Amino acid sequence: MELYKHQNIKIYNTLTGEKDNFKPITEGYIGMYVCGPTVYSNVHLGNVRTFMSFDVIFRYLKHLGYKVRYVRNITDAGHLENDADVGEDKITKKARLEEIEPMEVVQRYTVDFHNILNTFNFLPPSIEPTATGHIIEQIELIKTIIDNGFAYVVNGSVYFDVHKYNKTNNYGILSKRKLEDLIHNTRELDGQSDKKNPQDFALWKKAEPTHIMRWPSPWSDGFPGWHLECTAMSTKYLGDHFDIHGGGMDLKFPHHECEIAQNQAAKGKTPVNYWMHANMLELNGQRMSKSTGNTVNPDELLSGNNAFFSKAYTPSVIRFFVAQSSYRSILDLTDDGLLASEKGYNRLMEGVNQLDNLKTSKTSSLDIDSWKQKCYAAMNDDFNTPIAIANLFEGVKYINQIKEGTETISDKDLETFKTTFNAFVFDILGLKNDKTNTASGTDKLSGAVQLLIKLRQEARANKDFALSDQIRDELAEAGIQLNDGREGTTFSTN
RNA sequence: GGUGUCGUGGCCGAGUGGCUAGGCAGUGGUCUGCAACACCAUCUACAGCGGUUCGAAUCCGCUCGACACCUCCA
Repeated sequence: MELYKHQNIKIYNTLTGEKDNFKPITEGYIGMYVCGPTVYSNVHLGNVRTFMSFDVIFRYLKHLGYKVRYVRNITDAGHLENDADVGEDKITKKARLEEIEPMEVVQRYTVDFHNILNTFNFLPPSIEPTATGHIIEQIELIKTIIDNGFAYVVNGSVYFDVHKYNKTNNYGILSKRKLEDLIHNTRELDGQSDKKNPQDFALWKKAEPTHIMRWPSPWSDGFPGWHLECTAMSTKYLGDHFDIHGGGMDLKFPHHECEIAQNQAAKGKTPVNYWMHANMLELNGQRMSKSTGNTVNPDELLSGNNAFFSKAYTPSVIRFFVAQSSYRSILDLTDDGLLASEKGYNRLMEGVNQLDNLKTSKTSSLDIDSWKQKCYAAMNDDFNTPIAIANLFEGVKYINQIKEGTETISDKDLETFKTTFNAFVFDILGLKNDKTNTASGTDKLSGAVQLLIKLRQEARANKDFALSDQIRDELAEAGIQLNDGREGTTFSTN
């Protein structure tokens, strides 16, 4: 199935500031890199939103039949805390605090990260490289940049010469910044004396004696700079020039700007055709921040054990909530928003559950083909999941109309309808059906509940409403919802 | 201070120079012993001011407001 041959995808490209027509470098193949998490603490919810956006993009491109190599790294070498904090990176700092080995911290939070993503039904990336596993590649890259004259060595550390680079290249091409502006607005920080200019950034840092994570290099025992790892890992697995690079909006500058500079300096070419940036997640209208307490962990959101939300929300409801806004918009996480999404999600799943029960007719009164086209058109327009979902709700309307007999559908169209509907809900949006309809189940629970339903029916027939309501209410308390319909009573859990 | 983004109905949240976003809530109905669930129908918009245009919420300018990045952060 090579659906992609019939689809014209447009991607909002930060580099051009426009929705560009998407054309892979090699037809049928896509290389995509997304900056992954730093595993020095529990994964941040905003992180989850960004990766969720790219998960849907990955899923859609795969659905279209592209062979996608999706690389998402794990930053385990640690980022520099800041320039004033020479030699101390986040991972070692945490490790010393807890008196454990740095790689133990890395391991713990990597496992946490994977657990959370599994809970949210993420597809694993094709390759998930770690920074510590690519020290050699990073050292080689630095050598090349030095040889090409764009980096200099001072006291065992190596810095990228931004000013020299900007003479023959455009530093700021992605973030639309001008070096002159940066010069006038860069704050003076302590401990920068090694740099020729404050705008220069570290490619290699010499480790202070207290710094546990260190590797030998031609310049010093030390560790790689934080922009370098992504250049090393992306180009290793995707080539010097690949299709899509994604990440959070806050990585646009300096991180991604520096990646472009490093690649130009080392390989003489721009690394990426399409730069994509997912926007921030806010909590109750304000940015999430640990220092102000305005923050909630993914597991706290899922368990309901937090101060911000009235109840626990399932992974699929949260996924649905995220997909209801554009990945390029700031998304505000609120209890009202999640409650609304939960109901909307339930309505969608109600539709899904009815899909298999639809009766067909000789002809269709509905135009299923054009509905299908609209679903794809939405995703082709810069992965517009809100519009795709709006179309799915139109599909739910169709389902109910067919069920009511006010519209008809042919065998062939129903097949198309079901295939498309399920593909978008499950394969592309990555939702799971939490609202299982066990009305026709044959398990033990179902048998017991069927008996209670039967007893309740008898009570109702005898107008013993006290008993019938007791059965209904106590089952509800046990998490079993009875649904009275024309064709008898069914039940659902959850 | 510099750079950039954005201001849509009760809430969330798409989109667009003229033609329905969608979800939630509300209202009216169908169903029901009552209810819940479900379903159907339906109301409320495009920050303010000025300009371009046959026509702007959509383009331009200004004002006000919000936010992000510039400093670790997805």
